[in-house]
Amino acid sequence: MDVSVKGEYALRAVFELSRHGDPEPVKIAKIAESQKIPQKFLEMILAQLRQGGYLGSRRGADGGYFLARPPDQITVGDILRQIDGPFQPAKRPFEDEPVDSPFPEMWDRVERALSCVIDRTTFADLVERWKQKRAKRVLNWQI
Amino acid sequence: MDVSVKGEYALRAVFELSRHGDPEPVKIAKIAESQKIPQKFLEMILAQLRQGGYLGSRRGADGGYFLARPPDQITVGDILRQIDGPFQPAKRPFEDEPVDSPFPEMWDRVERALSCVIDRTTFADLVERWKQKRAKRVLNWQI
DNA sequence: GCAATCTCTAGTAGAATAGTAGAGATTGCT
DNA sequence: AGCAATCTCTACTATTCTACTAGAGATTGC
Repeated sequence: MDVSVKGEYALRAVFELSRHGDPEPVKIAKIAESQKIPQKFLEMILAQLRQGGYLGSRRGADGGYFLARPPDQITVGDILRQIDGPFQPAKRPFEDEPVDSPFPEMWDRVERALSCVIDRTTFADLVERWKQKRAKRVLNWQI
Repeated sequence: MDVSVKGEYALRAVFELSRHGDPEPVKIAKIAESQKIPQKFLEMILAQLRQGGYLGSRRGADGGYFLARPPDQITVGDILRQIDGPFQPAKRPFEDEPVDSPFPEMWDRVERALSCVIDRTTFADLVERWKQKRAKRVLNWQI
């Protein structure tokens, strides 16, 4: 019941691009450095996110990756599903599961509860919260 | 973001014992058969649940496993954590994570959402729902 | 042309998963 | 006491997954 490192890297990469704001491509090397992600591994992840239509890219000098849609239209769930595949807490229905089993219904509730968080949290939300936290910290620091 | 087969087997085994009701020990072989779980694998799982204090056992002829507490005092979360370990969606805090990162807070929300389901669903609840479903089916079948 | 970048295919060490095998310890029954 | 039925404990294993790494190729900007 945990997220792969790959999934976390993907979230942090998309967060980095969302935070960046303007449509200038950001180089893989820069994302890798600022989010502490092994570069070659990140390359695969970003390619996968591009396949999913979440990112765009440009090659050559001044190339890099950028968001393919505004950050308020990309959710955490989108990214996690693209990277780690759909998460059904339990394969539904379990092979040979008796018809009266109470489990499928429970897994549905789990999935809905999860969805309430990850499919409603956009990267615009995350950037917003990051800005708030930072503002607060700077304020405290100045006092 | 999914549950291991082992975790599912554990849930089904505890459900089987809860459904059984009376305090008579149930044999591993019987649980394995009625829930379609490889017996030797189930042995390890049941031993682990006993370690956690959820089950008791008796050896010898007429031996078997039984619940160590009433089914309304064992939750799905208890069992999953005992078998698969604590599920932190992401290791918290991520190594070298910047202080302003918005992710730890989000993972907390995920964990709470999950907890609302799995830590509030007891095996008494599951048995109850199973009985209701069965009653309904039998009713339809008689009409 | 050439340097900087993304892109694509392969490979890989180590851990986890989902088991299996078999001998040993208890208990109930006769 | 002896025996059969059961749980218990240790060890082993095949397969898959995870988290990478390596290196050659394709684009682009200058």
